[in-house]
Amino acid sequence: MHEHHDHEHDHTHDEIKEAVEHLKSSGVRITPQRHAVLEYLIEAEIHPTADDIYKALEGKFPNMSVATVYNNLRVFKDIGLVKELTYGDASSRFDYNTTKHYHVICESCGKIVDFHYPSLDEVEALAETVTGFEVSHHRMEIYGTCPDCKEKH
Amino acid sequence: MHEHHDHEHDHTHDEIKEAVEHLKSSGVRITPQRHAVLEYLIEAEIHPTADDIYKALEGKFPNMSVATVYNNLRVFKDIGLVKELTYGDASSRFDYNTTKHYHVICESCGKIVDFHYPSLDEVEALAETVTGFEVSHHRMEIYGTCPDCKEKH
DNA sequence: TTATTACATTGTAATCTTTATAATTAGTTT
DNA sequence: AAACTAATTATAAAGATTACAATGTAATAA
Repeated sequence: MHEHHDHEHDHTHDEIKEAVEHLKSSGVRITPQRHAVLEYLIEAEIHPTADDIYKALEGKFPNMSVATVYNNLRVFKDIGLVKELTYGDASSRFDYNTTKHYHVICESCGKIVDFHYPSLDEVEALAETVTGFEVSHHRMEIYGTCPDCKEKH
Repeated sequence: MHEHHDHEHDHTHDEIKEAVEHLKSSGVRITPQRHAVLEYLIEAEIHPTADDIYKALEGKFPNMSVATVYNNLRVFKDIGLVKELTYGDASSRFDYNTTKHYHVICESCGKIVDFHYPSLDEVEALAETVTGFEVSHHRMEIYGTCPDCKEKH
């Protein structure tokens, strides 16, 4: 268990370094707050909302403003480091962009699970020819009930 | 042109009748406002926001409240007559549920174009086995630049 | 090193969308 | 028509996000 945890930690450590390089090469200044938001996004198991991030970091940065969280999330989004996931009424969730993956979302408890699937190039290609659009990307999510909620039924 | 227009009109007229039947059989009362919202949804070429609908109908119903629009959209959604499409910061858009289709969205002007494609059952099935979720549905959208915006580039 | 400049952060107010609530009105049923 | 139920209205409230002005901090040039 201990080894596993260390391994995990090393993994995210590398990802953070990589992300910081990405910021640097994009000419984005690396501030303590910015670094903390990024670190939280990478280490978090959940797909946090802006408020989740704000709450998680207010211990370390008692004076940090929500605006800072939003500003930095926008910066990260602009350079393609994170993705914003939007769902109707509730707040947006932010997802650190590692490998390509889709999401399966529990309609009962809101849990979001990653799910790998070869990208839907075919659909994009067809859309391009049929609509005349120049396609840049797509969004796909699957909704259902997670195992935990199924049990509680 | 005239004939074509008439034909279109007949078509939506049938759809409205059908939708009204659906409401009746669901035990939903048909009020003038409700009917107007439904009619607008079916006839509108665009995928309107709640505010679009409100603005479009305030001539006919000077005293109608935004709440009425939202209330009725919720009713329509609950009985499966319309779908809500949510995009990040902006307001939700509402789509009258005819046949199954996906959307292609212009990132430059926001235009939404319908696009038919066989439903992605395969992806749902894989997700089910891999995640243990009981899948109910999915959401898929394609983003890009529409022909008009490409020209203006 | 210091001055200058550019960018980030903070705190707060404002905006925007959506929902909640209570009072009124309209439709249904008996 | 009376009683009951549901829908509408008007308004207030909530919640998420952004705008803005002031302040702070890092990078660059002198």
